[in-house]
Amino acid sequence: MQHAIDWHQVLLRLLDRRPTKSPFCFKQIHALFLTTGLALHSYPFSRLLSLSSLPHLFSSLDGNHSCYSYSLLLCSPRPPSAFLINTLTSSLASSGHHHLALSLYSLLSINPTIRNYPNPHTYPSLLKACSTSSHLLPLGLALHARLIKLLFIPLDPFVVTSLLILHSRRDRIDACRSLFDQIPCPDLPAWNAVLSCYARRSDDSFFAAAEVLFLFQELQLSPSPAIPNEISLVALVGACGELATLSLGTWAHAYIQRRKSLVVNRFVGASLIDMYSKCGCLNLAFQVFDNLLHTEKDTFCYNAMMRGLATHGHGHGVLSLFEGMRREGIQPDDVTLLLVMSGCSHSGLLEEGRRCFERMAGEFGILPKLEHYGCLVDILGRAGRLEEAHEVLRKMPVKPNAVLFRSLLAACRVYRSLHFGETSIVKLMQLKPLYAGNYVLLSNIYADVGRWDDAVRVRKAMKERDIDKSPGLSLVEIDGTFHEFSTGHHTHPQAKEIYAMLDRISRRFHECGPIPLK
DNA sequence: ATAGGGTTAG
Repeated sequence: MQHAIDWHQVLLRLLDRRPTKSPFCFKQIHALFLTTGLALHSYPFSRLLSLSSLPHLFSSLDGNHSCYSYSLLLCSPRPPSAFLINTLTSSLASSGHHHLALSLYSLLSINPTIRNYPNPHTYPSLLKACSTSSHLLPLGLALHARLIKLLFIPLDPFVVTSLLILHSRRDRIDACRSLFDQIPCPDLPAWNAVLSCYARRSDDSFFAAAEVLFLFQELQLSPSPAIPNEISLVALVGACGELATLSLGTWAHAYIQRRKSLVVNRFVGASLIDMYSKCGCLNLAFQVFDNLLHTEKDTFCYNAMMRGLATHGHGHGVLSLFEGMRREGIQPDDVTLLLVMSGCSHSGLLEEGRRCFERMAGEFGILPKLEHYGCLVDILGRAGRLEEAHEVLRKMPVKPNAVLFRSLLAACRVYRSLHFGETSIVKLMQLKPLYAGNYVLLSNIYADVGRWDDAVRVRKAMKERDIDKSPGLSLVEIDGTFHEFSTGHHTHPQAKEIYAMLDRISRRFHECGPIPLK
């Protein structure tokens, strides 16, 4: 007996250290588990299982991995308990083996001899696996149906939260909300899930952003001990950016700074940079960027800052930040290169933009996507290289979309030459025959080059097809006051109500006075 | 006793 207890401790220690080295060590320890009988003990065995899917131990490319991971459980000396199955499921799911986790479930959930399986602990990791890859979403719905059938009701907060995430990936915001509303006393992860769900722009970003502000206030007023953390703040700051409300954005920033427990990590940093850029305060965005901890400045943060610079037309700023990024050894991604190119495009940096495109595949190992080709067409077109732009459109390996044709045509208009644009007109009208912008662009082009008959013809066609162009406004006046909220939202069917709500919320945010130091 | 949910643009 003394002997067995020694093994117990020795092996658990081993498990803490050795298996991180190689699959061979891990298998040796598994063998020892079997020979010493330790595999009969639930706790040590669960430690073995939860380590069994570590990516650096067994890569997903290793064809034997699934067999091995399964054999640990299914060939163990005893039939597996619900606890052990759940351990392996979460281990598989959290290391990206989504299909394996799900097939383990489908293999065992129909087996009536396993007591208490499946149970509520089974579902969160499975639902999470379904939420992360779009082709598994239908399976997630099937799991939801199964949960209802099994009547684990009321569903516990873990299950509800993971269901909420699942439905948010399907843009079913109403489903998310009704799930959230059924949690009697939501904890922080539940609050964060619903906040992020609204913050992740769906089809109705204006309303959703207003809802984030509303929910954040509910969270602050809620009797539950949920204290907002970085994740909550990412949602809040994102919503302020979406609405371009600087006053609320700075309120959120002040909240972060005064709460000692909150740190500006890369998530919060990127959201602040984005928010300040969208509010037109590039200097404040830069301040946040500069104050970010060295270790937190990743590709995403650089991209956020570069996006701010690019949209404000600072092409040279984008380029120098890109150089800084390379100096720091931060790997650019496809978005980075797109931002560099779009910065060049808006600042007329023809050569720099073209060079960036040419270096993409070779130097950075990133294949140009449709957007990169679009940017290249834009760069060439703005520089008056209509023939070259046309060549890119003709020869590109990806099928060009309407945006690319419009981009070339816009350049044709600026340079008053339709020579390389005629084929684009045909393509564009085939692709988007109902888009008002196309007709306006076309008739303007014809007018600019003096082809008045064609201009009239286009306008007539637009009228005949009953295509209407909604006017663009930038300042919104409601009941005699101008609102600072971002453009475009006033066309929202509930604009008036939402603005009124935002006003109320905004006032309440500021009425709470100085944010308590905690 | 040991198993489960929350954060990155256009």
